[in-house]
Amino acid sequence: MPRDRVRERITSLDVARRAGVSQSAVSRTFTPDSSVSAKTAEKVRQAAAELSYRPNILARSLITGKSHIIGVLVSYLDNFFYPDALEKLSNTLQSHGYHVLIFMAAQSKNSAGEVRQSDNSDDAAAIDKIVGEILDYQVDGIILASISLSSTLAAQCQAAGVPVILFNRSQSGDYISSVTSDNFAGGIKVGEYLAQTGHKRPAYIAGLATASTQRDREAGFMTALAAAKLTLYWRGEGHYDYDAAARAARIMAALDPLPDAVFIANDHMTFAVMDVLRYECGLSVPDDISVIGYDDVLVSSWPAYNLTTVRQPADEMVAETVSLLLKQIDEGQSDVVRKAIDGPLILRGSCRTQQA
Amino acid sequence: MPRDRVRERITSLDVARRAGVSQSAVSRTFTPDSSVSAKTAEKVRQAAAELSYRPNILARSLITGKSHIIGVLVSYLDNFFYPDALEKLSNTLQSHGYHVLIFMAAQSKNSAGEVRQSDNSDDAAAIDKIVGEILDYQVDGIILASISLSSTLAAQCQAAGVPVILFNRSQSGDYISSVTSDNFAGGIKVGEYLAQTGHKRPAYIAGLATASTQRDREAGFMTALAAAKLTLYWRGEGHYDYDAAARAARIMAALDPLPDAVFIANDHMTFAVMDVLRYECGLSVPDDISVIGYDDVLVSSWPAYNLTTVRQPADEMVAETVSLLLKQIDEGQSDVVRKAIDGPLILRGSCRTQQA
DNA sequence: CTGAAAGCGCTTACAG
DNA sequence: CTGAAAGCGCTTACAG
Repeated sequence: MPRDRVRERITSLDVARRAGVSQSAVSRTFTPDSSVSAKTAEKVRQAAAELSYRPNILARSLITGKSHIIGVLVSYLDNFFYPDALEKLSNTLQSHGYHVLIFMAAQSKNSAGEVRQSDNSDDAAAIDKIVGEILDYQVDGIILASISLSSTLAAQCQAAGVPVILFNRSQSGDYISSVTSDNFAGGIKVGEYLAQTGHKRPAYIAGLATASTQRDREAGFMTALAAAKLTLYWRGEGHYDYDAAARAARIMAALDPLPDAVFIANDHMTFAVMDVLRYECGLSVPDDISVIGYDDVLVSSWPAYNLTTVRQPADEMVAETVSLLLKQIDEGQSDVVRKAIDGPLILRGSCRTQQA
Repeated sequence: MPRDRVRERITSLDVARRAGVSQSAVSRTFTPDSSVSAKTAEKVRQAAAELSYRPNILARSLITGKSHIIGVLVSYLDNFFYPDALEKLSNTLQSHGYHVLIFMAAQSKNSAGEVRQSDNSDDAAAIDKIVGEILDYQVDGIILASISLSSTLAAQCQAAGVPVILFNRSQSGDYISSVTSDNFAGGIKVGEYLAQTGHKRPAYIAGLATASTQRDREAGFMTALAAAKLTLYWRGEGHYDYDAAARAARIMAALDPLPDAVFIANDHMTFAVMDVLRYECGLSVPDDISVIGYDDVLVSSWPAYNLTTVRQPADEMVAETVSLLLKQIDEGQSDVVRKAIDGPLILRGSCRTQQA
């Protein structure tokens, strides 16, 4: 028996008594496509309004087996791509009658302020713990933004029959569907463009080593450089972190000669690199060095950065993620899908457009 | 009876049978502070692990009357203050055993791309609808970030016994608790500082007219100017929107003489203003005009903007919001609290620090 | 400490 | 169309 509660809940039985009908009739009134006469429904609605009654969704979920809750696990909210994606994900899901239970995967930094690898066993354990909590809420599906999942847990979700979609990260080993941009193709575009525009000493600043986005973007870039008979002049690591990218930029800026172009694995790091180049080193972008990023977040289009970058088509990625997830929810477990959506290279002012 | 479901749920009864104990014993094993012998608990845990059993939180909530879900309604995620606040809110709540069900209040723009006033009746209706949905999930509490609430709905939450906290917005008419920064004091600090540093022609670019943050910041600013015997040289409106602020900046830049300082109601608009001033008008900040913002979001500290701004202490605001909310949840309805937390003026490079 | 039983607020066959 | 009844997966007095 419940312990004393401060508030009295108004239940369908209260409404039924007031309307002079059965409790079933109340339930039917609030269940679409149920058979109730207009007259009964009207009486019920009237009584419900008088009592400010609202059906208890949790109780309903217990019976229907559907909570209409989607668990979304995100991190890296300081990378503007994610708040934007989250907003779109949430809006799209809402328009389909689902709601988002949000979980933050705090990215851990060590005492030096350095981001740790995300496949670190502590982090993996933390993520598994969080996904466990998500599962406890009887979510109908899970979206993992920029997070990997241990195969143990993936199997557990599978077993529980809860569809999981990886957003902006893919995993080759396990059988989980994913939606990303075509990072390899994006990397190619950058490499080709740099070659076309006559750059000779291309550099690269990498993101988190364990991220598929990082690996694919770099692989595409290197492939295009090779095709153009260019060799990578320098490589640094920024771990998708502003401060780490700034440190890499300082090392790069001390090179003599300077690279004539640098491709940075995402826009968030690119802002750090441009800030260091311009305001610490007094260099001009793109006159002294061309800069290209990846994501095309809102800030990249602002005049302060005016960044040439590969666009990740967030709208399409979100639409695809939601439609895939809802399909898996409706049809039960289906095939593993790995969707990579192509995004254009957006030409702005941070990259020289002609032979020097 | 439930219709056929794809997945078979494993229930406490399944575990009980496997462990050879009663269903109650299983429940007790997963309920902290319940009386189970170590031996029984061990048997149960063993069986539970073998079956990958996890208690159904929804069913538990139905009995305990507590869902441990907090509904959070946010908008303006393009203003970086909000993703940051959301992350902190979610993390803090998670650490207290609560989880966040998120709702996005899409801000509406008209065909000209102009933000509409948020007290517009359509928007108000939309927000009431969303809060209704939040209530349906039997949330234990609601946090409204940068959103107002109709008094009807406020009353309804009150009646349902669901505590509501306004985050970064306050409402004088209704009886809802709120946590904000001390926007009036912040406005004063800006006005005083501008006076101290010898500025003579201060301008102001306002945020959304209906927002309490806008009103309080402007009121504080005007109070300080008056005390310093300064009059406002020019006033524009940016509605807390990047594009609208850019339009205001263009008008301001055409003034002759130019204002020698401009206080802008938040950092998000300030980026637009600085971009227009520097890259469209070829003006220097702060040599031609001093600029001060409000919020101190992460980007403001980046060298590209290096913004002098009033810090909204997000950590303290979040901590206060959560502690207030949890207190109201635990103790039932309590007094209306309006907390305004003081934040410092952060001196950086966008405002001239000496007499011209 | 333990089990049998009542009950949380709903949905949904079932029979009329 | 409508009501009585069973049951979703749990928690919690109650009695031993």
